[in-house]
Amino acid sequence: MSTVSASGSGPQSSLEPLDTAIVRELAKDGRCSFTDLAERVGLSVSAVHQRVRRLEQRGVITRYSAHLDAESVGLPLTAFISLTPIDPAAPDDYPQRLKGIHEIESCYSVAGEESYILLVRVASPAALEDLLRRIREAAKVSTRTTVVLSTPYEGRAPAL
Amino acid sequence: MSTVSASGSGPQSSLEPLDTAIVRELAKDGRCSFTDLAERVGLSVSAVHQRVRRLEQRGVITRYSAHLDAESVGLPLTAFISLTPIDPAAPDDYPQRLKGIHEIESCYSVAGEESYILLVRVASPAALEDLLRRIREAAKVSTRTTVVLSTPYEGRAPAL
DNA sequence: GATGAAACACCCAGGAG
DNA sequence: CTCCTGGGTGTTTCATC
Repeated sequence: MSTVSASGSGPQSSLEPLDTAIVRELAKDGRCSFTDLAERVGLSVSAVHQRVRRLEQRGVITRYSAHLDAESVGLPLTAFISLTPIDPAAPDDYPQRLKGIHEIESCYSVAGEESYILLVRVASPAALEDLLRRIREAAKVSTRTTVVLSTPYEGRAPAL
Repeated sequence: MSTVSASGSGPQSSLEPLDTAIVRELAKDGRCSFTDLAERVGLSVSAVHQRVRRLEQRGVITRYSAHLDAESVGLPLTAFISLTPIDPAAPDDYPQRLKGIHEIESCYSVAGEESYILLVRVASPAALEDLLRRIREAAKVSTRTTVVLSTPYEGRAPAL
């Protein structure tokens, strides 16, 4: 069966069913033990362990993290900031220029009127104002800010 | 000093320095052992263990997850979908109506022209088309879609 | 918050299908 | 090549101080 696949060249768009199951469980519960994981996917502990390490090495699993309640950690204000370059001839190294600004949680290059969308978290409106100033200064962009009023859900695990 | 705080009523906006350190480490490495964690924050293993459990119970840590490479798991197309209600008199239960659509990773209620911003992941343009149809049908909204071309970074840990 | 001890999980071998 | 078996090592978790 299946002499195909498994030659490690380039990102394949599909995963083995067993790997899919593993990845789905770890996306839902990133801290579950290998013992639990083995039971859930119906494999031995070491087989699961082996597969998880392979998934990490292949870059399928990029990292693990705790999800924090933004309010509890003192960052109650979330916003999307859309970026439009001021000088259209400038080199497109905005992510690099903004990388050091730690309030930026995510940076997406997008198709549309604007070039980038940033997801940011700050402590207060004043902190947002200061952040916008630093972003404009660092990247020479104009910004459009959309304040998040509430977050019904966020970072849900994909279906797979 | 600080005889303040610690009475468990409502979300306090600030955390003890030790809890902040714990939470910062777990945000960066959600799967690190309690032993490692204890060393990094300069506490005994059981003290750390106790604090982590408290942080989980208080809802400061909401969950743990593995971050997946979207392409590797067969969801190479990411997009933002902005929602505008068609009937302004309809009850605002959009998150509820959309909750069952698993392609929606995050749902934000926002201030601005549109009411909600969704972050979605799908396998293909055809899947996106189908998803948009299902969103419009389920929530009675008009949609505006911004396709993500690339993701320089995503889900970075906050500075704290 | 620290210590110590028992239960448990991890993870390296090596071997079987 | 992938999966399972074993066992030493390290981790979790609970009682106690």
